[in-house]
Amino acid sequence: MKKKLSIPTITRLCMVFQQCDELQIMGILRVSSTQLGKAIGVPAHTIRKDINCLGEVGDTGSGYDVARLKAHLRRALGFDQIRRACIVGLGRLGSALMDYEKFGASGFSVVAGFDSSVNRIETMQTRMPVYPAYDMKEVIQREAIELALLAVPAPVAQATADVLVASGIRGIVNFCPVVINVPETQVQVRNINVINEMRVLSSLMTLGE
Amino acid sequence: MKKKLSIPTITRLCMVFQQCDELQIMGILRVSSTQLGKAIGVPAHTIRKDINCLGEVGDTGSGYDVARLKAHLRRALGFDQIRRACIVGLGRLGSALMDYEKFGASGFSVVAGFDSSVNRIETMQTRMPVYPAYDMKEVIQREAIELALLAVPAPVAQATADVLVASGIRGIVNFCPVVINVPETQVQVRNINVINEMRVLSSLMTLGE
DNA sequence: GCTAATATGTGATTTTTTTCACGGAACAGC
DNA sequence: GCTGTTCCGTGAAAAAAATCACATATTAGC
Ligand SMILES: NC(=O)c1ccc[n+]([C@@H]2O[C@H](COP(=O)([O-])OP(=O)(O)OC[C@H]3O[C@@H](n4cnc5c(N)ncnc54)[C@H](O)[C@@H]3O)[C@@H](O)[C@H]2O)c1
Ligand SMILES: NC(=O)c1ccc[n+]([C@@H]2O[C@H](COP(=O)([O-])OP(=O)(O)OC[C@H]3O[C@@H](n4cnc5c(N)ncnc54)[C@H](O)[C@@H]3O)[C@@H](O)[C@H]2O)c1
Repeated sequence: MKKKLSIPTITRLCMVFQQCDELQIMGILRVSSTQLGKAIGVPAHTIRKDINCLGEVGDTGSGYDVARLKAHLRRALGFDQIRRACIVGLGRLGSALMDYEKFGASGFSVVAGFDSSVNRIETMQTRMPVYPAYDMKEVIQREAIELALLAVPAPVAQATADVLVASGIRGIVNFCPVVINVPETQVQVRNINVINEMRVLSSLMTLGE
Repeated sequence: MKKKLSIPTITRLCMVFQQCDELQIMGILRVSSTQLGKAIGVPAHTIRKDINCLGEVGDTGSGYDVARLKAHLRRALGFDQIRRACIVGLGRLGSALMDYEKFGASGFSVVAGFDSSVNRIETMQTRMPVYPAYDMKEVIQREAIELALLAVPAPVAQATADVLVASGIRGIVNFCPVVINVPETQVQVRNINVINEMRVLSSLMTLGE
Protein backbone atom coordinates (compact mmCIF):
# COMPACT_ATOMS: atom_id res chain seq x y z
CA MET A 1 0.00 0.00 0.00
CA LYS A 2 2.08 2.89 -1.30
CA LYS A 3 1.34 6.37 -0.04
CA LYS A 4 2.77 9.83 -0.30
CA LEU A 5 5.53 10.23 2.25
CA SER A 6 5.31 13.02 4.80
CA ILE A 7 8.41 14.79 6.06
CA PRO A 8 8.24 13.16 9.51
CA THR A 9 7.94 9.77 7.84
CA ILE A 10 10.87 10.45 5.50
CA THR A 11 12.97 11.61 8.43
CA ARG A 12 12.28 8.43 10.35
CA LEU A 13 12.81 6.20 7.33
CA CYS A 14 16.22 7.76 6.81
CA MET A 15 17.05 6.80 10.37
CA VAL A 16 15.76 3.29 9.75
CA PHE A 17 18.04 3.06 6.74
CA GLN A 18 21.00 4.12 8.84
CA GLN A 19 20.01 1.54 11.41
CA CYS A 20 19.86 -1.20 8.78
CA ASP A 21 23.39 -0.31 7.81
CA GLU A 22 24.59 -0.71 11.37
CA LEU A 23 22.71 -3.95 11.86
CA GLN A 24 24.25 -5.34 8.69
CA ILE A 25 27.73 -4.40 9.85
CA MET A 26 27.02 -6.21 13.10
CA GLY A 27 25.97 -9.22 11.04
CA ILE A 28 22.35 -9.12 12.19
CA LEU A 29 19.99 -10.51 9.56
CA ARG A 30 16.54 -9.85 10.93
CA VAL A 31 14.97 -7.06 12.93
CA SER A 32 11.53 -6.29 14.36
CA SER A 33 9.67 -3.01 14.35
CA THR A 34 10.01 -3.00 18.13
CA GLN A 35 13.80 -3.14 17.93
CA LEU A 36 13.93 -0.51 15.21
CA GLY A 37 11.64 1.72 17.19
CA LYS A 38 13.80 1.44 20.26
CA ALA A 39 16.95 2.32 18.31
CA ILE A 40 15.29 5.34 16.75
CA GLY A 41 13.29 6.52 19.69
CA VAL A 42 9.76 6.12 18.38
CA PRO A 43 7.00 3.55 19.03
CA ALA A 44 6.93 0.32 17.05
CA HIS A 45 3.62 1.01 15.31
CA THR A 46 4.99 4.25 13.91
CA ILE A 47 7.85 2.34 12.35
CA ARG A 48 5.49 -0.19 10.85
CA LYS A 49 3.27 2.50 9.37
CA ASP A 50 6.25 4.31 7.96
CA ILE A 51 7.75 1.23 6.34
CA ASN A 52 4.36 0.27 5.01
CA CYS A 53 4.17 3.46 3.02
CA LEU A 54 6.68 1.87 0.68
CA GLY A 55 4.67 -1.32 0.26
CA GLU A 56 4.90 -4.65 2.04
CA VAL A 57 8.41 -5.70 2.80
CA GLY A 58 8.28 -7.44 6.18
CA ASP A 59 7.21 -10.97 7.01
CA THR A 60 4.20 -11.34 9.27
CA GLY A 61 5.27 -13.26 12.32
CA SER A 62 8.99 -12.92 11.89
CA GLY A 63 10.23 -9.35 11.44
CA TYR A 64 12.03 -7.64 8.60
CA ASP A 65 14.89 -9.08 6.63
CA VAL A 66 17.53 -6.40 7.14
CA ALA A 67 19.01 -6.67 3.65
CA ARG A 68 15.63 -6.61 2.00
CA LEU A 69 14.40 -3.68 4.05
CA LYS A 70 17.55 -1.77 3.31
CA ALA A 71 17.32 -2.43 -0.42
CA HIS A 72 13.69 -1.36 -0.34
CA LEU A 73 14.52 1.91 1.40
CA ARG A 74 17.49 2.49 -0.83
CA ARG A 75 15.37 2.31 -3.93
CA ALA A 76 12.38 4.21 -2.55
CA LEU A 77 14.42 7.05 -1.10
CA GLY A 78 17.03 7.22 -3.82
CA PHE A 79 20.06 6.17 -1.81
CA ASP A 80 21.47 4.09 -4.65
CA GLN A 81 22.74 7.31 -6.09
CA ILE A 82 25.84 8.87 -4.54
CA ARG A 83 25.21 12.57 -3.98
CA ARG A 84 28.00 15.04 -4.49
CA ALA A 85 28.22 17.79 -1.91
CA CYS A 86 30.24 20.88 -1.07
CA ILE A 87 30.91 22.97 2.00
CA VAL A 88 30.49 26.71 1.74
CA GLY A 89 32.29 28.78 4.37
CA LEU A 90 35.43 27.14 5.74
CA GLY A 91 35.58 28.77 9.13
CA ARG A 92 35.39 26.93 12.43
CA LEU A 93 32.25 24.98 11.63
CA GLY A 94 33.05 24.49 7.94
CA SER A 95 36.50 23.11 8.77
CA ALA A 96 35.01 20.64 11.24
CA LEU A 97 32.61 19.48 8.53
CA MET A 98 35.45 19.16 6.02
CA ASP A 99 37.13 16.65 8.29
CA TYR A 100 33.95 14.79 9.17
CA GLU A 101 34.57 11.22 8.15
CA LYS A 102 30.98 9.90 8.08
CA PHE A 103 29.91 11.42 4.76
CA GLY A 104 31.61 8.78 2.62
CA ALA A 105 30.07 5.79 4.35
CA SER A 106 26.65 7.46 4.16
CA GLY A 107 26.52 7.81 0.40
CA PHE A 108 27.78 11.36 0.12
CA SER A 109 30.88 12.53 -1.62
CA VAL A 110 32.10 15.91 -0.45
CA VAL A 111 34.17 17.13 -3.36
CA ALA A 112 34.74 20.83 -2.75
CA GLY A 113 35.02 23.59 -0.19
CA PHE A 114 34.53 27.29 -0.80
CA ASP A 115 35.56 30.40 1.08
CA SER A 116 35.63 34.07 0.26
CA SER A 117 38.97 34.57 1.96
CA VAL A 118 41.72 33.77 -0.53
CA ASN A 119 44.22 33.87 2.29
CA ARG A 120 42.27 31.18 4.07
CA ILE A 121 42.09 29.04 0.93
CA GLU A 122 45.83 29.21 0.49
CA THR A 123 46.82 28.46 4.06
CA MET A 124 44.40 25.58 4.58
CA GLN A 125 45.94 22.18 4.40
CA THR A 126 43.39 19.64 3.36
CA ARG A 127 42.93 16.62 1.20
CA MET A 128 39.86 18.07 -0.42
CA PRO A 129 40.07 20.76 -3.11
CA VAL A 130 39.11 24.21 -1.86
CA TYR A 131 38.19 27.13 -4.07
CA PRO A 132 37.62 30.86 -3.76
CA ALA A 133 33.97 31.79 -3.45
CA TYR A 134 33.87 33.52 -6.83
CA ASP A 135 34.46 30.16 -8.52
CA MET A 136 31.46 28.62 -6.82
CA LYS A 137 29.07 28.53 -9.75
CA GLU A 138 31.63 27.22 -12.18
CA VAL A 139 32.91 24.46 -9.88
CA ILE A 140 29.44 23.36 -8.77
CA GLN A 141 28.35 22.96 -12.36
CA ARG A 142 31.56 21.34 -13.54
CA GLU A 143 31.62 18.89 -10.65
CA ALA A 144 27.87 18.25 -10.79
CA ILE A 145 27.46 19.06 -7.10
CA GLU A 146 23.90 18.64 -5.84
CA LEU A 147 24.12 19.46 -2.12
CA ALA A 148 25.65 22.29 -0.13
CA LEU A 149 26.42 22.63 3.56
CA LEU A 150 26.10 26.33 4.24
CA ALA A 151 28.35 27.61 7.04
CA VAL A 152 29.04 31.25 6.20
CA PRO A 153 28.42 34.22 8.51
CA ALA A 154 24.68 34.83 8.91
CA PRO A 155 24.68 38.25 7.19
CA VAL A 156 25.88 36.76 3.89
CA ALA A 157 23.81 33.58 4.10
CA GLN A 158 21.05 34.78 1.78
CA ALA A 159 23.42 36.17 -0.84
CA THR A 160 25.44 32.97 -0.76
CA ALA A 161 22.30 30.86 -1.03
CA ASP A 162 21.30 32.90 -4.08
CA VAL A 163 24.57 31.98 -5.76
CA LEU A 164 24.02 28.33 -4.88
CA VAL A 165 20.56 28.42 -6.39
CA ALA A 166 21.89 30.09 -9.52
CA SER A 167 24.50 27.35 -9.73
CA GLY A 168 21.76 24.74 -9.87
CA ILE A 169 22.20 23.24 -6.43
CA ARG A 170 19.33 20.92 -5.37
CA GLY A 171 19.56 20.91 -1.58
CA ILE A 172 21.02 23.03 1.21
CA VAL A 173 21.76 22.21 4.83
CA ASN A 174 21.71 25.65 6.40
CA PHE A 175 23.70 26.07 9.61
CA CYS A 176 23.27 29.84 9.69
CA PRO A 177 20.75 31.14 12.22
CA VAL A 178 18.65 32.90 9.59
CA VAL A 179 15.91 31.74 7.26
CA ILE A 180 17.07 31.64 3.67
CA ASN A 181 14.61 32.11 0.85
CA VAL A 182 14.95 29.84 -2.17
CA PRO A 183 12.60 28.77 -4.97
CA GLU A 184 11.08 25.86 -3.11
CA THR A 185 10.16 23.83 -6.13
CA GLN A 186 13.79 23.68 -7.24
CA VAL A 187 15.74 23.63 -4.01
CA GLN A 188 15.14 21.90 -0.69
CA VAL A 189 16.43 23.39 2.56
CA ARG A 190 16.98 21.85 5.99
CA ASN A 191 17.86 24.20 8.80
CA ILE A 192 20.15 23.39 11.71
CA ASN A 193 20.02 26.07 14.37
CA VAL A 194 22.02 25.22 17.47
CA ILE A 195 21.06 28.30 19.45
CA ASN A 196 17.39 27.70 18.79
CA GLU A 197 17.69 24.11 19.96
CA MET A 198 19.23 25.39 23.16
CA ARG A 199 16.42 27.88 23.54
CA VAL A 200 13.86 25.13 23.06
CA LEU A 201 15.59 23.09 25.75
CA SER A 202 15.62 26.08 28.03
CA SER A 203 11.89 26.65 27.45
CA LEU A 204 11.06 23.02 28.07
CA MET A 205 13.03 23.17 31.30
CA THR A 206 11.12 26.25 32.38
CA LEU A 207 7.71 24.95 31.35
CA GLY A 208 8.25 21.47 32.67
CA GLU A 209 8.62 22.28 36.33
CA MET B 1 -6.26 32.61 26.13
CA LYS B 2 -3.39 30.54 27.53
CA LYS B 3 -2.85 27.05 26.23
CA LYS B 4 -0.36 24.27 26.57
CA LEU B 5 2.51 24.84 24.19
CA SER B 6 3.37 22.17 21.65
CA ILE B 7 6.95 21.57 20.57
CA PRO B 8 6.42 23.08 17.11
CA THR B 9 4.91 26.15 18.75
CA ILE B 10 7.77 26.46 21.22
CA THR B 11 10.30 26.11 18.43
CA ARG B 12 8.68 28.90 16.46
CA LEU B 13 8.28 31.14 19.49
CA CYS B 14 11.99 30.80 20.20
CA MET B 15 12.62 32.02 16.68
CA VAL B 16 10.21 34.89 17.22
CA PHE B 17 12.14 35.82 20.33
CA GLN B 18 15.38 35.85 18.38
CA GLN B 19 13.70 37.97 15.74
CA CYS B 20 12.52 40.47 18.36
CA ASP B 21 16.09 40.79 19.51
CA GLU B 22 17.29 41.62 16.02
CA LEU B 23 14.45 44.06 15.41
CA GLN B 24 15.26 45.82 18.65
CA ILE B 25 18.91 46.13 17.68
CA MET B 26 17.80 47.65 14.40
CA GLY B 27 15.71 50.11 16.37
CA ILE B 28 12.40 48.83 15.04
CA LEU B 29 9.59 49.32 17.55
CA ARG B 30 6.61 47.56 16.03
CA VAL B 31 6.15 44.43 13.94
CA SER B 32 3.24 42.57 12.36
CA SER B 33 2.60 38.84 12.26
CA THR B 34 3.11 39.01 8.50
CA GLN B 35 6.60 40.41 8.90
CA LEU B 36 7.48 37.94 11.63
CA GLY B 37 6.16 35.11 9.54
CA LYS B 38 8.27 36.11 6.58
CA ALA B 39 11.40 36.32 8.70
CA ILE B 40 10.76 32.90 10.20
CA GLY B 41 9.42 31.16 7.16
CA VAL B 42 5.90 30.34 8.29
CA PRO B 43 2.49 31.85 7.50
CA ALA B 44 1.25 34.85 9.46
CA HIS B 45 -1.72 33.08 11.05
CA THR B 46 0.58 30.46 12.50
CA ILE B 47 2.56 33.19 14.20
CA ARG B 48 -0.58 34.78 15.58
CA LYS B 49 -1.85 31.47 16.95
CA ASP B 50 1.51 30.75 18.52
CA ILE B 51 1.79 34.13 20.18
CA ASN B 52 -1.78 33.90 21.36
CA CYS B 53 -1.01 30.79 23.33
CA LEU B 54 0.74 33.10 25.79
CA GLY B 55 -2.24 35.42 26.08
CA GLU B 56 -3.04 38.67 24.33
CA VAL B 57 -0.05 40.83 23.74
CA GLY B 58 -0.62 42.48 20.37
CA ASP B 59 -2.77 45.47 19.50
CA THR B 60 -5.62 44.84 17.11
CA GLY B 61 -5.10 47.01 14.09
CA SER B 62 -1.51 47.92 14.68
CA GLY B 63 0.82 44.96 15.19
CA TYR B 64 2.99 43.95 18.12
CA ASP B 65 5.13 46.23 20.22
CA VAL B 66 8.52 44.58 19.85
CA ALA B 67 9.66 45.29 23.40
CA ARG B 68 6.40 44.09 24.91
CA LEU B 69 6.33 40.95 22.79
CA LYS B 70 9.90 40.17 23.70
CA ALA B 71 9.28 40.70 27.40
CA HIS B 72 6.22 38.47 27.16
CA LEU B 73 8.17 35.69 25.49
CA ARG B 74 11.07 36.10 27.87
CA ARG B 75 8.84 35.53 30.85
CA ALA B 76 6.74 32.77 29.35
CA LEU B 77 9.67 30.78 27.99
CA GLY B 78 12.06 31.46 30.83
CA PHE B 79 14.67 33.46 28.99
CA ASP B 80 15.16 35.88 31.85
CA GLN B 81 17.38 33.26 33.40
CA ILE B 82 20.90 32.83 32.00
CA ARG B 83 21.56 29.14 31.43
CA ARG B 84 24.99 27.74 32.10
CA ALA B 85 26.23 25.24 29.55
CA CYS B 86 29.19 22.99 28.81
CA ILE B 87 30.66 21.27 25.79
CA VAL B 88 31.49 17.60 26.07
CA GLY B 89 33.99 16.26 23.54
CA LEU B 90 36.46 18.86 22.30
CA GLY B 91 37.30 17.39 18.92
CA ARG B 92 36.65 19.10 15.60
CA LEU B 93 33.00 19.89 16.25
CA GLY B 94 33.43 20.59 19.96
CA SER B 95 36.25 23.05 19.29
CA ALA B 96 34.15 24.89 16.74
CA LEU B 97 31.39 25.17 19.32
CA MET B 98 33.85 26.40 21.97
CA ASP B 99 34.71 29.34 19.76
CA TYR B 100 31.13 30.05 18.71
CA GLU B 101 30.48 33.62 19.72
CA LYS B 102 26.67 33.67 19.63
CA PHE B 103 26.01 31.86 22.90
CA GLY B 104 26.62 34.89 25.10
CA ALA B 105 24.27 37.22 23.29
CA SER B 106 21.59 34.51 23.35
CA GLY B 107 21.40 34.10 27.09
CA PHE B 108 23.75 31.16 27.45
CA SER B 109 27.00 31.08 29.33
CA VAL B 110 29.32 28.31 28.24
CA VAL B 111 31.55 27.82 31.26
CA ALA B 112 33.33 24.52 30.70
CA GLY B 113 34.63 22.04 28.18
CA PHE B 114 35.37 18.36 28.79
CA ASP B 115 37.45 15.79 26.97
CA SER B 116 38.70 12.34 27.83
CA SER B 117 42.08 13.01 26.29
CA VAL B 118 44.27 14.64 28.90
CA ASN B 119 46.79 15.40 26.22
CA ARG B 120 44.15 17.33 24.30
CA ILE B 121 43.14 19.24 27.41
CA GLU B 122 46.68 20.31 28.04
CA THR B 123 47.54 21.38 24.52
CA MET B 124 44.33 23.30 23.88
CA GLN B 125 44.65 27.03 24.10
CA THR B 126 41.34 28.57 25.00
CA ARG B 127 39.81 31.25 27.12
CA MET B 128 37.33 28.84 28.59
CA PRO B 129 38.31 26.35 31.29
CA VAL B 130 38.60 22.79 30.04
CA TYR B 131 38.61 19.71 32.22
CA PRO B 132 39.31 16.01 31.90
CA ALA B 133 36.18 13.92 31.44
CA TYR B 134 36.50 12.23 34.83
CA ASP B 135 35.89 15.59 36.52
CA MET B 136 32.62 16.06 34.65
CA LYS B 137 30.21 15.33 37.49
CA GLU B 138 32.09 17.39 40.02
CA VAL B 139 32.48 20.43 37.75
CA ILE B 140 28.90 20.34 36.48
CA GLN B 141 27.56 20.33 40.02
CA ARG B 142 30.02 22.89 41.33
CA GLU B 143 29.40 25.26 38.42
CA ALA B 144 25.63 24.63 38.38
CA ILE B 145 25.69 23.74 34.69
CA GLU B 146 22.25 22.96 33.27
CA LEU B 147 22.89 22.30 29.58
CA ALA B 148 25.37 20.15 27.68
CA LEU B 149 26.38 20.12 24.04
CA LEU B 150 27.34 16.53 23.37
CA ALA B 151 30.00 16.07 20.68
CA VAL B 152 31.80 12.88 21.58
CA PRO B 153 32.30 9.88 19.27
CA ALA B 154 29.00 8.08 18.71
CA PRO B 155 30.04 4.82 20.44
CA VAL B 156 30.55 6.60 23.78
CA ALA B 157 27.54 8.92 23.45
CA GLN B 158 25.23 6.87 25.66
CA ALA B 159 27.80 6.31 28.38
CA THR B 160 28.66 10.01 28.39
CA ALA B 161 25.00 10.95 28.49
CA ASP B 162 24.58 8.67 31.50
CA VAL B 163 27.29 10.61 33.33
CA LEU B 164 25.61 13.88 32.37
CA VAL B 165 22.30 12.63 33.74
CA ALA B 166 23.98 11.47 36.93
CA SER B 167 25.52 14.92 37.22
CA GLY B 168 22.08 16.48 37.25
CA ILE B 169 22.13 18.06 33.81
CA ARG B 170 18.72 19.30 32.61
CA GLY B 171 19.10 19.43 28.83
CA ILE B 172 21.32 17.94 26.14
CA VAL B 173 21.89 18.98 22.54
CA ASN B 174 23.06 15.74 21.00
CA PHE B 175 25.22 16.02 17.89
CA CYS B 176 26.05 12.31 17.82
CA PRO B 177 24.22 10.27 15.19
CA VAL B 178 22.70 7.92 17.73
CA VAL B 179 19.63 8.09 19.93
CA ILE B 180 20.52 8.54 23.57
CA ASN B 181 18.23 7.26 26.28
CA VAL B 182 17.67 9.48 29.27
CA PRO B 183 14.96 9.70 31.96
CA GLU B 184 12.66 11.95 30.01
CA THR B 185 10.99 13.54 32.95
CA GLN B 186 14.30 14.87 34.25
CA VAL B 187 16.28 15.58 31.12
CA GLN B 188 15.30 17.05 27.75
CA VAL B 189 17.15 16.10 24.58
CA ARG B 190 17.32 17.75 21.16
CA ASN B 191 19.06 15.85 18.42
CA ILE B 192 21.08 17.39 15.61
CA ASN B 193 21.95 14.84 12.97
CA VAL B 194 23.71 16.31 9.96
CA ILE B 195 23.92 13.12 7.95
CA ASN B 196 20.23 12.46 8.45
CA GLU B 197 19.37 15.96 7.26
CA MET B 198 21.40 15.29 4.14
CA ARG B 199 19.60 12.01 3.65
CA VAL B 200 16.25 13.74 3.98
CA LEU B 201 17.32 16.27 1.37
CA SER B 202 18.46 13.47 -0.88
CA SER B 203 15.12 11.70 -0.48
CA LEU B 204 13.15 14.85 -1.18
CA MET B 205 15.21 15.39 -4.29
CA THR B 206 14.49 11.86 -5.44
CA LEU B 207 10.80 11.93 -4.60
CA GLY B 208 10.20 15.42 -5.91
CA GLU B 209 11.00 14.81 -9.53
C1' DG C 1 -14.43 62.32 9.11
C1' DC C 2 -14.56 58.87 5.54
C1' DT C 3 -12.47 55.07 3.09
C1' DA C 4 -9.32 51.55 2.02
C1' DA C 5 -5.81 48.91 3.75
C1' DT C 6 -3.84 46.50 7.31
C1' DA C 7 -3.92 44.43 12.06
C1' DT C 8 -4.91 41.05 15.81
C1' DG C 9 -7.62 37.30 18.24
C1' DT C 10 -10.08 33.26 17.87
C1' DG C 11 -13.79 29.80 17.02
C1' DA C 12 -14.52 26.59 13.40
C1' DT C 13 -12.75 23.64 9.94
C1' DT C 14 -9.62 20.92 7.57
C1' DT C 15 -5.62 18.41 7.18
C1' DT C 16 -2.00 15.82 8.93
C1' DT C 17 0.01 12.70 12.05
C1' DT C 18 -0.11 9.53 15.60
C1' DT C 19 -2.07 5.91 18.09
C1' DC C 20 -4.99 2.00 18.71
C1' DA C 21 -6.74 -2.62 17.87
C1' DC C 22 -6.85 -6.75 15.81
C1' DG C 23 -6.63 -10.38 12.01
C1' DG C 24 -3.58 -13.56 10.42
C1' DA C 25 1.16 -15.55 10.11
C1' DA C 26 5.52 -17.44 11.94
C1' DC C 27 8.18 -19.40 15.55
C1' DA C 28 10.30 -21.43 19.79
C1' DG C 29 9.84 -24.71 23.25
C1' DC C 30 8.11 -28.69 24.71
C1' DG D 1 1.62 -31.00 16.76
C1' DC D 2 0.14 -27.92 20.22
C1' DT D 3 0.54 -23.49 22.79
C1' DG D 4 1.88 -19.13 24.06
C1' DT D 5 4.46 -15.40 22.23
C1' DT D 6 6.00 -12.37 18.88
C1' DC D 7 5.28 -10.00 14.73
C1' DC D 8 3.52 -7.46 10.51
C1' DG D 9 -0.16 -4.92 7.91
C1' DT D 10 -3.85 -1.93 8.07
C1' DG D 11 -8.47 0.16 8.65
C1' DA D 12 -10.39 2.95 12.13
C1' DA D 13 -10.14 6.27 15.81
C1' DA D 14 -8.00 9.86 18.15
C1' DA D 15 -5.04 13.59 18.73
C1' DA D 16 -2.44 17.27 17.15
C1' DA D 17 -1.43 20.87 14.12
C1' DA D 18 -2.29 23.92 10.47
C1' DT D 19 -5.40 26.74 8.03
C1' DC D 20 -9.38 29.46 7.28
C1' DA D 21 -12.61 33.16 8.01
C1' DC D 22 -14.24 36.91 10.05
C1' DA D 23 -15.44 40.25 13.89
C1' DT D 24 -13.20 44.05 15.42
C1' DA D 25 -9.60 47.69 15.93
C1' DT D 26 -6.07 50.98 14.06
C1' DT D 27 -3.85 53.75 10.81
C1' DA D 28 -2.80 56.59 6.68
C1' DG D 29 -4.28 59.38 3.08
C1' DC D 30 -7.11 62.70 1.55
N1 LIG E 1 31.07 27.83 15.16
C1 LIG E 1 30.05 27.08 15.50
O1 LIG E 1 30.19 26.22 16.32
C2 LIG E 1 28.69 27.26 14.89
C3 LIG E 1 27.63 26.54 15.41
C4 LIG E 1 26.36 26.68 14.85
C5 LIG E 1 26.18 27.55 13.79
N2 LIG E 1 27.18 28.25 13.32
C6 LIG E 1 26.93 29.14 12.19
O2 LIG E 1 27.70 28.72 11.09
C7 LIG E 1 28.16 29.84 10.38
C8 LIG E 1 29.67 29.82 10.35
O3 LIG E 1 30.16 29.84 11.68
P1 LIG E 1 31.70 29.81 12.01
O4 LIG E 1 31.81 29.82 13.48
O5 LIG E 1 32.35 28.70 11.26
O6 LIG E 1 32.17 31.22 11.44
P2 LIG E 1 33.61 31.66 10.97
O7 LIG E 1 33.64 33.14 11.00
O8 LIG E 1 34.64 30.89 11.72
O9 LIG E 1 33.69 31.16 9.47
C9 LIG E 1 32.97 31.75 8.43
C10 LIG E 1 33.75 31.51 7.14
O10 LIG E 1 32.97 31.92 6.04
C11 LIG E 1 33.81 32.62 5.16
N3 LIG E 1 32.98 33.48 4.32
C12 LIG E 1 32.54 34.74 4.60
N4 LIG E 1 31.78 35.20 3.60
C13 LIG E 1 31.74 34.22 2.68
C14 LIG E 1 31.11 34.12 1.41
N5 LIG E 1 30.35 35.08 0.92
N6 LIG E 1 31.28 32.98 0.70
C15 LIG E 1 32.05 31.99 1.19
N7 LIG E 1 32.65 32.03 2.39
C16 LIG E 1 32.49 33.14 3.13
C17 LIG E 1 34.79 33.36 6.01
O11 LIG E 1 35.97 33.65 5.30
C18 LIG E 1 35.04 32.33 7.12
O12 LIG E 1 36.12 31.47 6.80
C19 LIG E 1 27.60 31.06 11.07
O13 LIG E 1 26.42 31.45 10.45
C20 LIG E 1 27.32 30.55 12.46
O14 LIG E 1 26.27 31.28 13.07
C21 LIG E 1 28.46 28.13 13.83
N1 LIG F 1 32.98 16.84 12.74
C1 LIG F 1 31.79 17.21 12.34
O1 LIG F 1 31.68 18.09 11.50
C2 LIG F 1 30.54 16.58 12.88
C3 LIG F 1 29.33 16.90 12.29
C4 LIG F 1 28.17 16.36 12.80
C5 LIG F 1 28.21 15.47 13.84
N2 LIG F 1 29.38 15.14 14.39
C6 LIG F 1 29.38 14.20 15.50
O2 LIG F 1 29.91 14.84 16.63
C7 LIG F 1 30.68 13.93 17.38
C8 LIG F 1 32.10 14.45 17.48
O3 LIG F 1 32.62 14.60 16.17
P1 LIG F 1 34.07 15.16 15.92
O4 LIG F 1 34.26 15.19 14.46
O5 LIG F 1 34.30 16.38 16.69
O6 LIG F 1 34.97 13.96 16.50
P2 LIG F 1 36.45 14.03 17.05
O7 LIG F 1 36.97 12.64 17.04
O8 LIG F 1 37.21 15.08 16.34
O9 LIG F 1 36.29 14.51 18.54
C9 LIG F 1 35.77 13.71 19.54
C10 LIG F 1 36.38 14.18 20.85
O10 LIG F 1 35.72 13.53 21.91
C11 LIG F 1 36.72 13.14 22.87
N3 LIG F 1 36.19 12.03 23.65
C12 LIG F 1 36.20 10.71 23.36
N4 LIG F 1 35.59 10.02 24.33
C13 LIG F 1 35.19 10.92 25.26
C14 LIG F 1 34.51 10.81 26.48
N5 LIG F 1 34.10 9.62 26.93
N6 LIG F 1 34.26 11.93 27.19
C15 LIG F 1 34.65 13.13 26.70
N7 LIG F 1 35.30 13.30 25.54
C16 LIG F 1 35.56 12.20 24.84
C17 LIG F 1 37.93 12.79 22.04
O11 LIG F 1 39.10 12.90 22.81
C18 LIG F 1 37.85 13.84 20.95
O12 LIG F 1 38.57 14.99 21.30
C19 LIG F 1 30.60 12.62 16.66
O13 LIG F 1 29.58 11.84 17.23
C20 LIG F 1 30.23 12.99 15.26
O14 LIG F 1 29.50 11.97 14.61
C21 LIG F 1 30.57 15.69 13.94
